Amino acid sequence: MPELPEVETSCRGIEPHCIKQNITKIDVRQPKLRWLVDAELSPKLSGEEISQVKRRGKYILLQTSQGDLMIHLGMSGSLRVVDKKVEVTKHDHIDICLSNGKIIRYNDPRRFGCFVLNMEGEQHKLLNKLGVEPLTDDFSLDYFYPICKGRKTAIKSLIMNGQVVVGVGNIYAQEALFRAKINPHRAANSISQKRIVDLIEAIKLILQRAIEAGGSSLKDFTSADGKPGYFQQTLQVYGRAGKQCAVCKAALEQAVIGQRNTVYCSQCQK
DNA sequence: CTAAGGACCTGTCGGC
DNA sequence: TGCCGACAGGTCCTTA
Repeated sequence: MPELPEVETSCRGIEPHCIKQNITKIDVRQPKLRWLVDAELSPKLSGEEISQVKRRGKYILLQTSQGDLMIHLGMSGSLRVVDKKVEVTKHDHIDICLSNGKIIRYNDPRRFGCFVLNMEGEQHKLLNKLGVEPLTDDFSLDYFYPICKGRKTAIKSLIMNGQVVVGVGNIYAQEALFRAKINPHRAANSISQKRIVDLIEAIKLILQRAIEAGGSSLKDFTSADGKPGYFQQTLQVYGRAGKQCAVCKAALEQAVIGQRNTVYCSQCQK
């Protein structure tokens, strides 16, 4: 579910409900996430005002004067804004209760996500090694090309490496490589400068578009009016192994790269 | 330093 | 209908 566009959409969705609100308490029903949730989370943050909702990579940051609550959605996490009376359902692990009566409710079946507190003035280890944001000018040829030159790993693995550039997950990595016509297996150090320019542009475009579409890249997503979401409409290669390439009609191929399934067109992507 | 593989956990789907 | 294995949107950590 959550790639960067979905995380960005989650941030925008919760912000109007929690900005300038005080946290009244945090109910942790299941602390066993990727990292054990601090047993003192609720006492530490109760009474604090949420001054800002920020995003860094795929981390959602709720800023308070004590520090930032860092939320990661992992593979299967999601946040909803609900009223107090709404009943808790399976895998609703954490409630952030707010002074306006709303609850930010975290659901995560696989529990690969996390709730971590980054105390004011500190730089949490989960944040301090993160690469550049793909949608800023920091993700540039000057930054990225030298990194490519120094790595022989598959280009797909490199763009999915969060220490290089954050937020490019398995779906959008495949889509961006297709758009840039680069074979995902290709060694990063074997790609020309000009083609790296194309790749950077493709990553920015694909992510930006997905955000504009509301980050609705869920397999089963259907908008309220019944139209298929971004997922069905726009994805060119992800999940389409064996089907026709939208450009050349050849059958799309499938491979495992860095233990992740990968679909691409061997005719279009060199 | 880089690169590759394992680990964490549950739900769903396809095959028999 | 039921069971079993394979697989799924992420990424940190260990090992080589």
